[in-house]
Amino acid sequence: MITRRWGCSVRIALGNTLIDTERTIVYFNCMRQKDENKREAIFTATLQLLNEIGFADISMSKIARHANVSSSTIYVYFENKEDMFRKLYLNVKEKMSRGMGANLTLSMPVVDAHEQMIRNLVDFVVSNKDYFLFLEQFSSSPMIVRLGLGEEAKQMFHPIYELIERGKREKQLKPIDNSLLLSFIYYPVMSFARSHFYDGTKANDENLNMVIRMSWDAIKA
Amino acid sequence: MITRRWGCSVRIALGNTLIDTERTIVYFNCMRQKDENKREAIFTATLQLLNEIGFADISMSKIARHANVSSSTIYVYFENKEDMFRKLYLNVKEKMSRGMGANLTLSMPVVDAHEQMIRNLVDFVVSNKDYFLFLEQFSSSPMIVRLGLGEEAKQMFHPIYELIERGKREKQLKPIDNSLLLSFIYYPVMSFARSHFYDGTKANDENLNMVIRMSWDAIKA
Amino acid sequence: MITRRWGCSVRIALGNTLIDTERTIVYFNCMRQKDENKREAIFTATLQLLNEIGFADISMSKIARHANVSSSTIYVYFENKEDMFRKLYLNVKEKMSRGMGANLTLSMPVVDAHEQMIRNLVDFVVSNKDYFLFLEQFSSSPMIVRLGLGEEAKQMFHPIYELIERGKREKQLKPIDNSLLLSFIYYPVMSFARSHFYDGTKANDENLNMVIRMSWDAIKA
Amino acid sequence: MITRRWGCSVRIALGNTLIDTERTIVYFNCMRQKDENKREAIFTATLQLLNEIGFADISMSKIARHANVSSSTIYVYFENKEDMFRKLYLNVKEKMSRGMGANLTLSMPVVDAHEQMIRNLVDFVVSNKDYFLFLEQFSSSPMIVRLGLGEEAKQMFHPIYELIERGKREKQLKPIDNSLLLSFIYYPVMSFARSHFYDGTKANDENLNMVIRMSWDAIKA
DNA sequence: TATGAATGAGCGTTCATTCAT
DNA sequence: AATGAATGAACGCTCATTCAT
Repeated sequence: MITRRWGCSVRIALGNTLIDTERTIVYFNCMRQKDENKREAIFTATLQLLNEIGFADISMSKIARHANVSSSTIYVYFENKEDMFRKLYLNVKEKMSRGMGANLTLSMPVVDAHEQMIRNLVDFVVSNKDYFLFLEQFSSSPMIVRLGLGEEAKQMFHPIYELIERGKREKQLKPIDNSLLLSFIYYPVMSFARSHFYDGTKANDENLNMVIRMSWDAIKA
Repeated sequence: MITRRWGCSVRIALGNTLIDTERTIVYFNCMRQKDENKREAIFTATLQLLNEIGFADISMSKIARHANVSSSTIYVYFENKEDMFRKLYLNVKEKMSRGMGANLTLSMPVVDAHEQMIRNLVDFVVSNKDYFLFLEQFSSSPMIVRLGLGEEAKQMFHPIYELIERGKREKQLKPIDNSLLLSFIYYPVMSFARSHFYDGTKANDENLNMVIRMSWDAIKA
Repeated sequence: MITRRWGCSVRIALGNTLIDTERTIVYFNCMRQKDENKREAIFTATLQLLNEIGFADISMSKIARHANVSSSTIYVYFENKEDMFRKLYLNVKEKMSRGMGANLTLSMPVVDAHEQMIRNLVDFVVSNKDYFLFLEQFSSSPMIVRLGLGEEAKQMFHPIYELIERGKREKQLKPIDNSLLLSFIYYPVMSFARSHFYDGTKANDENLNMVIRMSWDAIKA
Repeated sequence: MITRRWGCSVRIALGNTLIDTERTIVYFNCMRQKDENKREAIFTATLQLLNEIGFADISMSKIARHANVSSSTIYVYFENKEDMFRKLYLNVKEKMSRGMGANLTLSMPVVDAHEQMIRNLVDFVVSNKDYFLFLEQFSSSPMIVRLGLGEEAKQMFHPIYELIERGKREKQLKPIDNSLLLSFIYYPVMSFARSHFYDGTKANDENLNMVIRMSWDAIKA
């Protein structure tokens, strides 16, 4: 952090002590630093607007207005619109991935780990509506491919894949393609979350237990 | 009969005689009807572009160029951009709905009807990639709500709901919310289709049979 | 021009005569046409602004305002800013080239043709200040190379080169590189024009005769 | 002595002791002077960019990037963009003026002084392409007038004017307007330099001697 | 002295839409 | 019915410049 080097005479206030120097070499760093709050504000504004008006109608100036910054300020933090979307996606994906893998250990029986994972997913999605809606929209847009994020997208499911692989090794799960198993773990939960937000089917305990059971019935060996 | 008035330059064939005029006032009544091919061309161009570049980058002029018509021609067939998207969605939704309900009769055992429906879905989606990608993109965008198509969207699943209701009446399916059952019928199939198009997991017989079985295991009573 | 073909019933007013047709084939052309005045207005505005504020400060919106059109209208007539500058340059260059070659015949003695050419140049430049200033500015900017107009630029001097070649063949001019001769025909005249516009040295008869004589003294064999 | 007050993080070397502080208030008096190298780097970068991309596309940030300084650093050395261009012009003009007047004495015969001057001009221009291109571009732009440099521009020709005046007094040169004589001394040489850089006509001895002779033929009494 | 952060104004261009024919 | 011309508004982005350190 301390990067610049000057020969100066300085007087430094260290608490109550004053130190005077004459022609001493001083290294110091006193540039204005990027404000992490601002980056976050831009992300938040983008998420909210995307979920309100969608990719078709969002714009850099609307985001800036929503985030209470000048639209040129966005370009201090991101190279361009695509770069911002990419970084936002990586950010959200990381959180989602971490969220779905919480409290999972290799020592758990697979059936319990499966239950915990679905609970994690529902927990995360229900308490992060914005992330959920954004991921749904972004994942189904051609942008994800154009930005070269196809591989990144798969990486998000790393915790699920780990579980699946173990389940297959332990003969608890059907010995079939990962993607087929994923189709009956992840996607039904996302559908469940949609129902929670838009239809009457709330994500209550009863329904959640049912989803967990149905998913297990589908994938178990 | 003769109702419109224009200043045009015209050449008229009266029997064998040709009359040329320059900037003459012409009153005429044109019998030409809207060209259904053109409406279709606009739809097709829109679908292709949406799946190529997405909602964020599509525009009326790009659609027009792609459909080989003038951009003002689009306004002969549609009121505005939103109207076009709405009509396109209704069009595709209708086809999808019809596709998934094909060859289904009330006399079939529920388990067979369920199998037929999933086969229908996969058939339709695999042979109509553009419709599938459009529906995924459109369904997860806030536009669907803003255009007042929330109810329309649910209507698409009418054939599935009918099957589900019968299944529950006949005690073949779990007596739970429709949306939960839908989560394990429709969404896994869409996920399966995604894998077919983008990952290695092809929609071959073996995989398809597996999806049918998994779905049934999940929903059966 | 008459391009579209319709089967209509029309009534045409030819002077006082009215012709009625029923289901007759009619070819007609009634699109709005590009307005040549507008293209000219854009050129004129660009020239004036370039000479007032220069390449560094000109902008499409300023040009549009000056030409009394919407800035998007410019894009009906030109592909982009560079295209506009290129077409403007070609337009002006053509006029300049025609101007300097006026009233020149192969039967004139070289010395007379040389005199006529310098008179042409001065005439053209003095009565087309905007063209002159634009050409000076454009010719010395790197844009001319970037737009691939390097060869075009040389073509402008075609009438001079023709004269020079003949002069060398007839042993009236020094048997040296064309560009050296050009340096003592074209450039001094441009310098003379600059003086006329900005310094006291007016382009009167006396001074003009002097320039003609000096140029001839420099180039004659 | 100690005059400025900043909140910085610093590391101070007091003999062998190192003191690190975090966000400490520091009063100091920096002795560093403006770095002449930096001013020069900015000038050089500006010249290069102007000749590469021109006035239309240059910008402070591009200059800064090219000169390897922060764009705010430019404002330490110059008031604003115009000020920078003005100072750059004065700088280059001064060098050009000095270059063309080198090795000229009042005791030389006018004809020799004329020859020397043209050799000076060609020497300077050929070995300072950037200066030459910049002067051509700047001189033909309206900026030179807006920045109030019209008089300065004429001053550049001081060595030529001195020679011309003497030549007229000694009856060696035509008794005509200075600007007319200038038109056959300075401008042909600039045209010659252009040919040297862009066309085939190299500034070799033969051609140079020819230019000197032609110029003299034009201006001699 | 030097610079990264910050910004309102403006850039070149495209937008969705209407007009005139 | 069909379309090229036309446009005000908005786009994504860069500008020249100032601020804070």
